Amino acid sequence: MKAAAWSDWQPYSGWSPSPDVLAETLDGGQSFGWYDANGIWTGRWLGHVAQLRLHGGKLEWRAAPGTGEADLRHYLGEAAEWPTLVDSLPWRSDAHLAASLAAFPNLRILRQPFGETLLGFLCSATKQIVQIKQMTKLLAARHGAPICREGSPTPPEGGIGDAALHSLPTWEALATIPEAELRSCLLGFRARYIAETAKFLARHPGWLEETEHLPYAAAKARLVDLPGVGEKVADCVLLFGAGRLEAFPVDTWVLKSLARRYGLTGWKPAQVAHFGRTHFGPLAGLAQQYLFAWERKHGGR
DNA sequence: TGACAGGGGGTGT
DNA sequence: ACACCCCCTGTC
Repeated sequence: MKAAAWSDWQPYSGWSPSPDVLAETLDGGQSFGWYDANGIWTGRWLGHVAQLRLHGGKLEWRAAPGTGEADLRHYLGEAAEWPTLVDSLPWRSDAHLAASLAAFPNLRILRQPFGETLLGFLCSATKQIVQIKQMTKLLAARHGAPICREGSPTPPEGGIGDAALHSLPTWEALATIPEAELRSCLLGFRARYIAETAKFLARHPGWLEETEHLPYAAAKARLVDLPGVGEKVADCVLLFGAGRLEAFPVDTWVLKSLARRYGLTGWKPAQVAHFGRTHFGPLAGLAQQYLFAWERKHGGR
């Protein structure tokens, strides 16, 4: 049988991130499925695998058989008109926001698969990106389905090994895995959350898809009923996995950012969330991503 | 090269 | 406020 081939490198029109912004978008905490090898980023979602690189300053892509440009564009948040959205943020009256927008031009919010986003952020409690990537990589390698479409999905170069060869396990599959086996994927106390969430989802077919399409408030209310899902995780899932730009996740970075740059020292997460929604408006989640990127880059300074 | 703290992008009680 | 788990990182 003749093996289907990867597509050739092709220009990706409509997005011109710098290397920093590309890295911040793919590997800055929105997603845990992208790996950089010598400037070639390989990512997987559902049964898809694609690569991105900056070549002569231009973004290029190629993909495994079974992954088309439309799949990639959807994943990268193609639908929205980013410049217009970003311009509508209150940067004219907010110097720190203006500086953050200028520091990360063309930063994007991804549009990841809803269920996979939930899984990733159930792993995220008190963990850093590198650790979350380890967990999800192990889950994929041990419990995911091979991504093989009548040919080798192995990228010609810059591969990521098993992480690219296996998709994340579906929630259906996760429901059949004993908690102890999940624990052995470095999940720690998060294993129980994932096991119980998986069982709940197995008892409620269609729950995830319905939740994804509910209005923001109703969707969030449903998500926080899942074990291991609080306000922060729910907002991350809705922002990065459902395109809800009004979701405003408050994690420790955003807490620090708003304390330092907006004088909200000592405020609790719920108070900061209220401030964020009021101050940044209906696209607060988009603003959050810029503040988050700024804070990650500048740390305590 | 290896051991040893310290702390971690949160949730639940 | 503190436990939950245990891996990563920096440091010696």
